[in-house]
Order: sequence, then C-alpha cells, then structure tokens
Amino acid sequence: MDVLELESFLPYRLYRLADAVSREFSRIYKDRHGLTRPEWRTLAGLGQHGSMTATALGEQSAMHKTKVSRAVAELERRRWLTRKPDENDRRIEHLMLTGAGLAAYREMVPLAKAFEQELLAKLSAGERTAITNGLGALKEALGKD
Amino acid sequence: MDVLELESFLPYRLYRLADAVSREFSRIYKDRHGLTRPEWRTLAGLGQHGSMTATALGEQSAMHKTKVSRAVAELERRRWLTRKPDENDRRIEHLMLTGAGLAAYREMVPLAKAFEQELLAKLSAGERTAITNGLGALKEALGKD
DNA sequence: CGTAATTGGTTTCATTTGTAACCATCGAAA
DNA sequence: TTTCGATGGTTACAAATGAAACCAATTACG
Repeated sequence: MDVLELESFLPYRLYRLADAVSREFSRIYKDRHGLTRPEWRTLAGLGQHGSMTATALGEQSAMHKTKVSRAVAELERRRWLTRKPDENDRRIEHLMLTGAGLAAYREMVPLAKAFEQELLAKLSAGERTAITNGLGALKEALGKD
Repeated sequence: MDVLELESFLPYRLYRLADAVSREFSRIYKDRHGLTRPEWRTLAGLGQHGSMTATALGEQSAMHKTKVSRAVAELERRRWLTRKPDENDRRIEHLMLTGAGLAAYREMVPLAKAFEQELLAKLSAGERTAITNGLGALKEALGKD
C-alpha cells in the first residue's frame, strides 16, 4: 500500500512553515496598527519604491489585483497614501505614501528587520545559507517549466 | 533612511514560495475532485494513519479545529469517511476512510509524489539537501523560544 | 478613421476563513 | 454528589478572499 508521509511532504512543510512564520510576523502590523497582510505589503512596497502603480504593486508582492485594490482603498481611507493620476494615461494612478503612511512604515521597518534577525539568529551559519539558497533554488525551479 | 527589501525578506520569500507551490499542487485535489485544502489534508491524514480523532487531525496537519470540523463534515457528506463514537468517552469520535475515500486517497498519492519528484528534479543534489535542511532548521528555530 | 482587443482598476457575489460563543461530556476536587 | 474547570467538537457571525463581470481609457489594426 502506498502511503504519503505528510510531515515530510515538501508542499506541506513549506506551507506550514510559511504560515507559522507569517502568523508570528503579522503581530507587528496587525496588533500594532490593525493592518491586513495585503495592506502591509502595499505599505512596504510603496515605502521601498516611493511611487508605484497598483499593477506594479501586485507584481512586486504577488497579490491579486483585487487584493491590491482593496488594500489601497483602505490605506487611502486612513490617509496613509494618495493617488496621483498619470499625465498621459488616465487609466493609471501613481500611488505614494503620505507623511503619516511614511511614518508608520519607518516605525515598522526596524521591527520587521529585528524579527528576521531574531529568527535567523537561532540558526547556525550553515543553516542560514541553506534556507537562503534552498528557497532561491526552489523559486528558480518553479519558474522554469 | 531605513528601507526593507521585500524581495529578500524571509517571511515574504517563504510565504510567496509556499503559496506558489501550494497553488500548483492544489490542482491535484481541487481540479480532479473539487476538494479544498483542509479536505485534502484530512484525507491525507486518515489515509496515512488509518483512524484519527478530529483533534489529532488538527494537530498533525496544523489546522484550526473549525477547519477540521468542516472538512470532516464535507467528506462525510461525500461518504468518504465515517465516524465511530468512542467506547469510553462520548465526546470523541474516531474517523476513518470508507472504501470510496480510500480509493480516492490511493489515486492521489502517486500524483502527489510525482509532483514532489518533478519539483525536486529541477534542483541539484546540493540544492535539495539545502531546502530540506533549511526548512528543518527553521522549523526547529520557530519551536524553541 | 472606426471598431475590436487590451489594459488598469473597481465591484459584485459566492466561498473560505477566523474568532468567539456555544453544547455536551468528562475529570477533579470539595 | 454537586460543582467547576477542561476538553472534543459544532455553529454563528464577521471579515478576507477569488473568480468573474464590469467600466473606462488606450492601443492595434482592418
């Protein structure tokens, strides 16, 4: 009889780990500011790049366009970002953080980095390169088909 | 100014990858049988262990008890599993697959394994041990706190 | 040109999810 | 034994999500 060992099955291991890490990390943006993950990613994308379109945001952070649309709407409601219509193409809007949005971003960045450092600090140097490289290789593998 | 590089941020990399792999893998149970992920995991848990309680299922496959409850209800509706009340403790029910449930499981196991093999085949031997070990180490790191 | 196909983004609707409240049963302690 | 806290599991409600339909503006092309 053929049995699948769930615990060692790669898709399951990956998902479980990502879920645990993500849940833990979410405390930084959810508990402190009541943000959802799409909202956090939107903030992070704009904080990193300054100004982006909704489409670019979706591509950078792997979000469906409806998620982006809703996240942007909520951040706008909070006055954390503003939209500026494109000069040449009136379908496009350029998004950027307001002062308040930038302030929130600047407050969270060090917390995010600290979170990552704390996690990595529990690993040996070899283990750190192992995940980094392993994840990189797997990402490449998924791409080429 | 302090910026967070989202692309290389561990929680993000992990989640993105897990999401992509999981989405790809879901074709095997979603497209073929219309199962949700909790339903697939329930099937996989019972197929692997023969008989389990709902609580045990939740622990093994990292699912909230409401997810388990609903997945079990749906699989029961399909007549893919049955419940047997515990002799001594009437709160507990032992779950096990029916013939139909087992048949579906046996059909999917080779597909799941093939999926994993195909993915791993795109990596070098070194990269394969890198993810395996990296994920293992990270899981340990999350546990100890 | 004028029409069709594409693109950027929003909205609607059905499904999935999480939280919390809930019901029943059990075990321990008074 | 009664009572209280814990445990196994379900349900109700609100929020998050995905798919598909949609609107408007733009581009491609006959």
